Amino acid sequence: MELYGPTLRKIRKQKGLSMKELGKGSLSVSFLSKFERGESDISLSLMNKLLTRLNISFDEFLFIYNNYSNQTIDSFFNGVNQAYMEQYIAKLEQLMEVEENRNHLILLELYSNILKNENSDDLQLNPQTLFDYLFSVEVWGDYELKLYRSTMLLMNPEMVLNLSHTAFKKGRRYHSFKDYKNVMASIYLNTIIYLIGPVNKGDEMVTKYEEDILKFFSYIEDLKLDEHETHLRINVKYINGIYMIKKGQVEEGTELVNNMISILRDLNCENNASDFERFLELILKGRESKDPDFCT
Amino acid sequence: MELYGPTLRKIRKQKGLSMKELGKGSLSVSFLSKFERGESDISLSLMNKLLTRLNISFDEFLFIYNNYSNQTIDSFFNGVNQAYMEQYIAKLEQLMEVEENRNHLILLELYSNILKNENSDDLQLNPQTLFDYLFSVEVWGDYELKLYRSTMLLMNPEMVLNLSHTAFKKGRRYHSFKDYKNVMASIYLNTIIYLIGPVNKGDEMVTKYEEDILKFFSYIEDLKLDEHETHLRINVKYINGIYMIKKGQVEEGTELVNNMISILRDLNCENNASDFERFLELILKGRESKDPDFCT
DNA sequence: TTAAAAATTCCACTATATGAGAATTTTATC
DNA sequence: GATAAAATTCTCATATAGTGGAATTTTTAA
Repeated sequence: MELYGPTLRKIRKQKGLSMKELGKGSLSVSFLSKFERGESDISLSLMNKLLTRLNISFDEFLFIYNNYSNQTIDSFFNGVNQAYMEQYIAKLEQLMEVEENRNHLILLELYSNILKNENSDDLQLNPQTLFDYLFSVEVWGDYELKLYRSTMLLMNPEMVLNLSHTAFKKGRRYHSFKDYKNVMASIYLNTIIYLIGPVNKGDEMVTKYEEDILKFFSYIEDLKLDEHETHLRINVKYINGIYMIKKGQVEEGTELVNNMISILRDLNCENNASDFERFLELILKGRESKDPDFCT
Repeated sequence: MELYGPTLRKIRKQKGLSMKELGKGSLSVSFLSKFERGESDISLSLMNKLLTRLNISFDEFLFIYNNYSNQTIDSFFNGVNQAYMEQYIAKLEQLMEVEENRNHLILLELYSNILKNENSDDLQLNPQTLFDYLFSVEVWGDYELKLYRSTMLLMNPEMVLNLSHTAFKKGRRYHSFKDYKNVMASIYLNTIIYLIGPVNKGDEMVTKYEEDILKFFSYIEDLKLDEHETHLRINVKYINGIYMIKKGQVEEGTELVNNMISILRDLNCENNASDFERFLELILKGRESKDPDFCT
């Protein structure tokens, strides 16, 4: 049993409430006392009432319980992705222990397999496993959306094409949930990048997938980004510019892209700006020395 | 007792898990069955284990439980503020009933009092009540920060000055919590606007509060905004430009401000852009016809 | 310092959350 | 459509969540 009571007591005191006031209408003072002293667990319903009265969400409560640090899905993904980027196997294995009570450690296992074994074709656990899992889940929640977003790069274009459409269909119910627009927009943008094809290749893929690409742009349109979501707007316009270049509208595309880069510079986002710049250069170089059959 | 079980069952099935798999290591299948059928409540500890295994947060669970709609602090504030802006008393009173189990309806009461009674000086419930509450709470959480953000405009400059410093001090523990940077940045920016003084007034307030204004700019600095937080960056630079104008550096300030406005236009944020533009005009006009003693 | 008031804890009791294993229903396979 | 296997529900026993009220401690105010 976890001892949530003492944390609740702390919060109650910070807000200057007595047990009587807090419990009014939902539970007895005597029980509240017992619970706050860590001598009893509490039912979900009662806890919900208490937190509502305190104007605190469950997530905020757990944030405090964990000494003002987050133990969310996001921090899980951040940890895993960082360890993977840094090729830090020990860290992945450590995470695997810490997070063992999660049901679904596919991602961790997959990453550590990839890091241990360069030849990833004969892994029992390969991107196909992920694909199968994601495909089997009926409604994608926060977890599935973020799981997919952080593993898109491991999959081949056909899988990505398929799963991104699936994300659209199976994730829709979450449209009013917190990170939805952010996650969705980055999924769609990554998909478009994928379908545009490698920088050093010609425009076969753009042609082949043109319809899909336009569809994903329209999905982004449907998100109805708010005016304050400027970061996403910048990214959308940037990718749009890249797409125009690939399609042959080199001048207009380059202008759009450069406009976005200069906006980032104006806002002192130097890292983002130079990433964008570097990618633009690759795209432009790729067009000059067309080498249609070379593909990484 | 709330019936959370059936929702849990729905989620479990969507993810394709059996009760045995879900309960493994934390609770018995027989109890899980009873709970999922809505025939029992469940303890907080057990529910936490279940949700962890399902890779779902409490807030996400409640989102689903409420038919995929949010009942968060944010949506509460949105509703209240909207009703107030639209001067819609009936809506406020309706909200008061719906949300009656929250402990703290100060905001609602205050708003409906203001709307009912133009002469707000002799209200029993006035901004001072809010000030006292906020001042008495030891650690400001999500609720206090957002409560303050949405009521700053009702208070006088001295209260704002005091509470914004308080927000800095008492809100710090939340620095890694979700909306923290956003809320804090808008509090600091609003404070600066406040201290700069009314548009049609001279620069007495800028001079009087110069030290504080610089302090709040440094608080924003301390937030270490990420590169992707472009919206905040735009706002910070904009306010900085306004401040420069008020201080007498009219040319540089105007240039900075116009730069931000044109960025917003480039990103099709027409509403934001014209708001910014309108405010800039007022500021510039205020400088021309200096009328030092007139104050709204 | 002391008495009154408020807040909290303790204790005896009741309601219900939870587990073990048998009985039943559903699913899968041929 | 018969049979085995898997998943779920049911029955009953027990641990513990939760209550009312008396006893104790803490706070407040003179």
